[in-house]
Formats: sequence, C-alpha cells, structure tokens
Amino acid sequence: MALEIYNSYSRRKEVFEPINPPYVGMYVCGPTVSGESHLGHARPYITFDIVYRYLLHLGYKVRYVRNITDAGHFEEEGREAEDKISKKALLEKLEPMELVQKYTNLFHWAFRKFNTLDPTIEPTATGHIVEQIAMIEDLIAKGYAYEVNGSVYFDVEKYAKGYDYGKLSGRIIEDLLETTRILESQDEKRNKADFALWKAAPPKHIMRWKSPWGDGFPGWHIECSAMATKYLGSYFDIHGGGMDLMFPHHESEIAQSTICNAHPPVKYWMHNNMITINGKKMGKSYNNVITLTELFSGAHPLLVKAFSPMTIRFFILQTHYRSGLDFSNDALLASEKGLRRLFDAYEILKALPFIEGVEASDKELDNRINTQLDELPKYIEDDFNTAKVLAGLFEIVPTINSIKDKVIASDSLSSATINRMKQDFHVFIEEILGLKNEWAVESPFKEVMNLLASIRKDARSKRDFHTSDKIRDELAKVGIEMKDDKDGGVSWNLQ
RNA sequence: GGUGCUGUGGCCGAAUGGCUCAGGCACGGCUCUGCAAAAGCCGGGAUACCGGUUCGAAUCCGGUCAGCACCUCCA
Repeated sequence: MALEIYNSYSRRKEVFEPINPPYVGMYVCGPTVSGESHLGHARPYITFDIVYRYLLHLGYKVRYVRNITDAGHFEEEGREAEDKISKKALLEKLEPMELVQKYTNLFHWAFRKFNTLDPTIEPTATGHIVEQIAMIEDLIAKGYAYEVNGSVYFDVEKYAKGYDYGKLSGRIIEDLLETTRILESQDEKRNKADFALWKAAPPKHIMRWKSPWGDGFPGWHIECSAMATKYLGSYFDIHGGGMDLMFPHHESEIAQSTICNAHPPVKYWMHNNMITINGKKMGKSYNNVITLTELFSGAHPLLVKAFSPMTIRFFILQTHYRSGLDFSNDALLASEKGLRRLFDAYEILKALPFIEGVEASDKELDNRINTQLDELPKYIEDDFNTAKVLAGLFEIVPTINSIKDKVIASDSLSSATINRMKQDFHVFIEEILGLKNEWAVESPFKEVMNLLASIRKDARSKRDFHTSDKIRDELAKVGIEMKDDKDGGVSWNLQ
C-alpha cells in the first residue's frame, strides 16, 4: 500500500515518492488579502490541510509554504495597470498595509476555526520584493525577459521554442500566440501570451518599490516562483492550488522557474476543484459570494441559518477534492446532522470501558470491524479520498451505538478490536481529517449538566414526570437536549 | 470560437468493466419508550438520451442534449 496522488501535470495517479525523504516540500497558493475570504476559499486550504496532515501522519518532515499575496495584480488588458489593493484602500480610506493586515487577520481567524494547521512558512509577497527582482534580472540575463517602458515581460514565444508551455493546463501554444496579432497594436508586449514580471507604477500608485527598471511592483506569477524557490529549492515535491490557477498562473510559474533553475520546479501538481453555488463558480465577478463571516453567522440572504466551521469542513470532505461541489442549504443541513451523528458515536466509543483480555464472542462481527478499519488507510492513500474514509467510519457507527444500547453484547468484540477502533477513530477523525467536536463542553458547566441529568433520572425512576419533564422542557428552550438512554441513564447535548 | 471537465435515487455525493451502484440527509414500516428524542433493524427508489464494443458497462468508444471551468483577476 502506498500513497497515490493524482498529478495534474501527467494527468494520472502516481505513487508518491519524496525527492529527499524524509523531507517533503509543499507549496500552496495562498489568499490574496485584498478582501474577505469566502466559502470558495475554504476548499483549497482544507484540501491541502488534509494533504499536510496525512504526510505528517506518515512521518514525513514537511515544510509547508503558503504565501500571502499582499501586493496587487493587474487589471485586465487594455486598461491602465492598477494595483487592486491600493484601489480598494482609497475607497476605504485605509493605508494599503492596514487593509492587507485586516484581511490577513480575518483569514487567519477563519482558518483557525476550520482547524487547519498553520503552514510552517507563510511568506508575503511584499516581504520578498528583493528575491523577485533578482529572479527577474536572472530571466533578463538569460534572454527570456525583456524590458519596455519600465515594465518587464516574460518572452513566452521564445520559451515555447525549447519547452512545453501549456502542458500543465492543456493549452496549445500556437493558439495562444495566434490571437496575438489581432490585439497587439498598442500593447507593450511582444506577444499577447507574454506575461508581466514587473510593472511600472503609475504616479498615483501607492504600493511601489524601486527596481532596476524604475518604480513599480511585481507581477503576480513571479512571487510564487521566487518564494517557492527560496524556501523549497529549485525542485520540490508538491505544488497545490485551485484548478482555476492552472492557467496562466501555474503555467507561468513553471516557465519562470524552469529558466532560472534549469529544472522544472515541481514533482507533483495538485489542483482542487471549485465550489459552485447554483452551478456557478463562487467569485466576485459572479456576485454570488458568501463570505466566511456570513456563513458562520448566517447573515446572508441565501442562508437559512448559520453553519459552523466544522459543518463546512465536513461538507467539503464528503466530496473528493477533484470533484465539483455545489453549495446548497440542504446539503449543509445534511452535513450538519451527519457530522453530529459521527461525533455522537465517537464520544460513545471513547467512553466504552476497556476491559483487558476479552475474546470476541462474535467472531464474524469482530472480523468485519477489523476489515472495515483496514480499509480506511487504503481510502486516504487513494488520492486522499476523504469521502470514502467518512463512509467507512459511518459503516462502523451502528455497531458502536448497538454496543451502547446493549443490542450487541459488550464482549462481542475483543479488547484488541475495541482498542483499535478507539485508536483508528482518533487518528482518522481528529489527526487526519482534522475534525473536532464543536459541542464539547467544559467544567464546571459539564458537572452542572450531569447533576441535572441525574435529577431527571431519579425523578423518572419515581415516576415524577412533572419534575423530569420540567427539566427536559426548560433545557430544550435554551438549546440543550436531554435524552433517556436505554440503560436508564440520562444523557444530554447542546443543539 | 479554442481547450478541458461533468451529467448517478427526493437532496448531497462515492464507485471508472464483473459480487446487490458506498456513505450522509430525507422518506416509509417496525422495535425500544411514561411521553419525547436518540438509537437499532428492515425498506423503497438512480447511473441524462441514442447507438456501439464486450460473456458482462455508471465505468470503454461514437453521437445527441444539458451544465460547468479555463482562455482576463480568480481558490
């Protein structure tokens, strides 16, 4: 059994073999912090959190680099080059760095709630201007970039003569170059397919840096190449991002790094699919964005209620990362209930008493559970099929509940199997899938609730239903549910 | 227009040639129960359409229809 990753570059699954075991270098394109993160952004960072977590689980020493894009990009062709961030800053009357800080903080806040692990390095574009300039100088020196009016462009046509520009994204270079002649006239670029490495800043542009070509700011693609090279070297294991970044962003990264480092930069390219809403990709240009703060609070016309970070994480993990995923209230509602069911069973499992030396009285069931547990690693190793992992866990849930309800004898399963279930559930639910119980409660609230449960239990045994129902009904009003268990006990949980 | 992807039950979604097509949610029946909730058991019902390859296809091939993504900032 070995981890297999779907490599977007070769378009097939490949066995994962690190370049320099036990080290693994992984670069993931991070957020542009010119605005608030939305539901769509949750997908890549949760997807690659799973990748990171699983690699750690396998014992690799992973350097996980995820950038913050805090310098602006360009607007569309034909318009004056403009820094998105400075434009918004004028509107909000904030310093550019103040704005960037605000959204960076918000991003961190949201993804802590999603329980994603922090990257080991989170470099900013503005903090690596020097490295980017150095890389551009190198590209010019090697003859693959040219300067025009203080801006520098990458010469795609020249690159394409010796290398396969377009392989990653399935582009045909002739098509890219052909459209050139039509639109070229007043453009600085030699070919439309060329992309900017450095842009001269117009006088009003707030974010600007000195460079050999005058004041300006870096192009978008160069930041990732420069930072990935700096922290992961000229050839590293995994590069991830949304599939909308394949072209031109990742294609251009490959071109830049290949020339500078004399080697293609990445062994395994991974791309997650999009989250859609009513079938359309969520994005600013579509005007269908639900931000994460709106999602968590329910404050959006499209939302019937607030959805918790774990519900969204679970929702995303129920689908394979390369499949499309469509948002709907019904789907989120279903995820919310499913997640609850999984955690209820997990809590029951954790609370099962461990008795040493029990032989399984139901060998068939015992074998079946072990077989099901054996499947879990196979699922995750199959290109991170979290949907199958969750399905596999759910298949064991009825057995756990049945043991609790004494529908199945407590000695049906051997001590070893019970132990293994506890261990595997912990590893898969918490360590690998990164799910956590949002309903967990702390002392002394927990003790108070246990006391109330005990009072209800006593009242019921005396058939004092007035008291017992009063406790249950009043608690229900404040969102706490009390349930009578089969064994005569009373349990409770937060709604 | 170019390139690529997708179309699975009421909803969300696994599974790419072969035991009955996972799992979650919803729904129906039953059990348990002071009532309730939960839980357990059982159940129905899907591979867009047409044709082909094959002993056998959701899965491979061709066509039709529908939808999406990228080609411009985009997770």
